[in-house]
Amino acid sequence: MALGKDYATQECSIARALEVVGERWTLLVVRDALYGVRRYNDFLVHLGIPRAVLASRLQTLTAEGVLEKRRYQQSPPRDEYVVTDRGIALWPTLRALGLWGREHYSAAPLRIFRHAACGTELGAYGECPACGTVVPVADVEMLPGPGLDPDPADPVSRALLRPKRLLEPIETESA
Amino acid sequence: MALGKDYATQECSIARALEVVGERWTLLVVRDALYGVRRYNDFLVHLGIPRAVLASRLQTLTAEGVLEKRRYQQSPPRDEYVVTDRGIALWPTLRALGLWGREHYSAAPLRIFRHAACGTELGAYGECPACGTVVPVADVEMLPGPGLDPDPADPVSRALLRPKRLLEPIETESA
DNA sequence: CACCGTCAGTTCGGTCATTGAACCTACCTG
DNA sequence: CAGGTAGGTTCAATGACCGAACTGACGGTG
Repeated sequence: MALGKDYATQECSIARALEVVGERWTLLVVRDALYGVRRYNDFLVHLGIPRAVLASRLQTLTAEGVLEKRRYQQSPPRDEYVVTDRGIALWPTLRALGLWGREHYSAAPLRIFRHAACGTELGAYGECPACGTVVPVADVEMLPGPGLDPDPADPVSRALLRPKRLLEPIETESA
Repeated sequence: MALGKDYATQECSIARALEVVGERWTLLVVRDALYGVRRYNDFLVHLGIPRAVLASRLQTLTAEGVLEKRRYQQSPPRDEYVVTDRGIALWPTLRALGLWGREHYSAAPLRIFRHAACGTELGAYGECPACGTVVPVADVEMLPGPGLDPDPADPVSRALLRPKRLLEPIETESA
């Protein structure tokens, strides 16, 4: 990972995981990918990340099998980056981290996650308290919470205001 | 967090959390703290982290309320760093991250976590499959898995070979 | 008392990742 | 063919990280 040295001395799955997703911006890229962001430019405007860093992170994540690079049009050549199963498997981590951030540092919830089938809000571990099962990521519905800015500047944030499923590609109003 | 800019443009609890624990080494310090490491020197030898970075991380984590600095002897003045509830609340995140790392990048499990009361191995969300409840961190027993080096160099790693509860202070053989 | 060792840091120069801005290429539109 | 867009690469400056050396407070030993 970043800065010359890896966590070589660490015999630990956590350290191993952090070598892949522990760099600055990386987990936010994965988060956006789960939210349905796929295009270079959408990541760029939504994250406010330097272009070179984004290019580097997308490359690393693709090499690690967390994202998959997919050509969606030939001319001009355009690629999109789609989360793989390995990336989807990071959902519990991101969920736990987000919950921790919300509980300890934020006032109102920013995004709400529900089980699409029954509308129940997800529990702490991504399970549905009503159905008693772990909800697959594709069946999670995301909607804006009370703390979210209702009129953000960039089109990606605006697209994310509409309730939508996780993984489902976002629709910007450019069309 | 690191490198001049925070994730200012991000309206997101995940980004907020990463500003606290997203820097290099930080999550590993918290992991060690949950494992029962408390002393500056023990963190140092176990993590192989530069001294200055460790000092900085401990200071930040203390300021953020994740660790608490506690004087455990007056003369010479010696402080230890103990996880607070806020730090303990990071356990699900670390658990999820470790599980992801193990499943995708590691062969044999390095550490095994069990419910101390009944001996059942923990489920993916830190719950006990047998008892059907979420296990409090203090009731989690940690023991070495088959993938772990049976004869590590530093005394902290050796102390962590013995089965022990999470949060319980480690005993090095210096005494 | 002089000497040595430990613990908990701070200081310091060198290295390397990150940043923001500028540049490049390929293609499409009017 | 001027202008725009998508998807990058290159660059100098910044600043975080690294390892090693230094400090300072104390305790134990002879």
